[in-house]
Amino acid sequence: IITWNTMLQAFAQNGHLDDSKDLFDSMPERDTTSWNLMLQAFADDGSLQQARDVLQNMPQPDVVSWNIMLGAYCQNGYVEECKRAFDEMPNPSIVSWTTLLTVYANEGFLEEAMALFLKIPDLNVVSCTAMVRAYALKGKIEEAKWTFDQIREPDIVAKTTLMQAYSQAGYLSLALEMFEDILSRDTIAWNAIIAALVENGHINDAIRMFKKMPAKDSSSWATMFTAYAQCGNLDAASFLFEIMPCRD
RNA sequence: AUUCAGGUAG
Repeated sequence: IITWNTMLQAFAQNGHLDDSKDLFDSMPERDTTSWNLMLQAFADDGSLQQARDVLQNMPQPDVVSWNIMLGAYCQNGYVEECKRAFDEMPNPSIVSWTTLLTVYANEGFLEEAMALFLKIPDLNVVSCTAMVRAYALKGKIEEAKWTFDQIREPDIVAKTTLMQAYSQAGYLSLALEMFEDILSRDTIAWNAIIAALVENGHINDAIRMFKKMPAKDSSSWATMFTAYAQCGNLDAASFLFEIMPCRD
């Protein structure tokens, strides 16, 4: 059954919804994980009604099933539906709480996010980071920092989130300070600091960082393209294009 | 290492 589920996951991840359905129907047996994978496939496809049907009809929905449904509402910006499902589910986990917090943050419901945050039973680095972002999106830098400081061991995601918050609020030096504080920087952290430099008008520093970063992905290149485009340096942009290794 | 939540760019 694990083998079947692994295959189902592979189809689902590649976005082959029809193949996923066929495989699911032809499986000799299905456990809750199989159903959850199918649920996730519908969710990723944006077929929320189908996802709802699966959740309501599957034999043994568990907390993961509900979390997938919450995640689907979250990704589509359905705040009310997300809250309703959250209230309806039997035993919300920390993932459920964080998902609801995230949809509040993304849709600009800061008051609701704050109230929810206070009720979360077992705060962890993920839920706190989601709250940091909720504040950051509203420009509440001090509150974001205060929430960040509640994290016992801030990881790279938490640090990058705060770094981005500083940058967007115009505190470039604080953003750079955060970047220095990140020991093993991943590509997202590099991309974030480059975008921060660009946003704050330090194109040349951005270029230096871009050259220094070990592994560039499509976001790195895209950030530099728009940087050049925004300052009207189309020659540099086309030069970038030429030296860019053909990738995604 | 069979499924679910937080960070950059798009």
